[in-house]
Amino acid sequence: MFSIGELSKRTKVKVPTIRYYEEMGLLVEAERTSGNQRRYDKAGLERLSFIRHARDLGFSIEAIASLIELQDHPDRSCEAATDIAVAQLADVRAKIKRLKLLEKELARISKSCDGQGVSEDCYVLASLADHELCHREH
Amino acid sequence: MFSIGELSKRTKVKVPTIRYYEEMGLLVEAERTSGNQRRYDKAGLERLSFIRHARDLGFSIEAIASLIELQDHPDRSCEAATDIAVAQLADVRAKIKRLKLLEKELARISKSCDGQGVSEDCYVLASLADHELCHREH
DNA sequence: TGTAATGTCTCTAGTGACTAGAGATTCAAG
DNA sequence: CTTGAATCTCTAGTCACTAGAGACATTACA
Repeated sequence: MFSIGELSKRTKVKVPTIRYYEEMGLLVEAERTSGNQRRYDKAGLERLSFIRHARDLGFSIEAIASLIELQDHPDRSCEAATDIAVAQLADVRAKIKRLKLLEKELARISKSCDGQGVSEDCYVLASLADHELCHREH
Repeated sequence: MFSIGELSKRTKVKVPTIRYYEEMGLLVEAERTSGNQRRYDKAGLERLSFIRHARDLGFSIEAIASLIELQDHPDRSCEAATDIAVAQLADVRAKIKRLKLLEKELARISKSCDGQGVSEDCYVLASLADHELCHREH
């Protein structure tokens, strides 16, 4: 049995965030000492590691709640869990696509002032002001 | 001179968002009719277009405020504006990098349940529970 | 000119996923 | 037994909006 601070150290999840997860129902309410402090065991540690890993992968709290729900009721869990992961993957791919377009435009905008040829009016500002200067949609 | 709704239509920025930008100081306070409604002209339209374009490119409100500040004081603006754009570009590239790692892992996790070989325990959940199963850091 | 529909006003509160801080209590070490 | 660190609950703040209530203004049409 260890304290919330210890759990925080082991999982690298900040203390207030752990309490927040408990409030959101991702973690079951922890046992308490006589002095009302939370105490955790291996099960608590594992669940929090699961949550942290999923958060690192960009799953929303809601999606994680669904995954935990599935863990607790393992019938059919594999298909449903895969659905959630696939949706997450699609989301990530969409974000990558969009960011790549932005990268292209930002690279173009940034580069134009890069060399010695400092022009009178700022190309960065002009580019932002006038969408027509973009080479692509976004 | 046109109304906030008209401005919204032309810039595709929602009406409450326009008011929010005004409150945040990105837009100067609009002129008002005798009945207290906001009226805009070409200058207002251009500034809002600028803001929208920058937001689309992921610039924060704060960064946009800096850019606008530079617009209003054009001495040295080009260098400073370029700095902001370059920082934004670095940010976008970092995000892309991270998302690509996530994509790789999510793809691996998602695929494992894909075919006919449905295993007893769910690989998605196991992967999330056990970071050791990851092939890379993230 | 009257009236109805639509637009606009301000204000407050909610979103997601935390983070920060106040003030009180509890724990662990010396 | 005392000190200092950790923990407790609670409220409020972050970012960039979005939603809704209730009141007032404008516009279109008869």
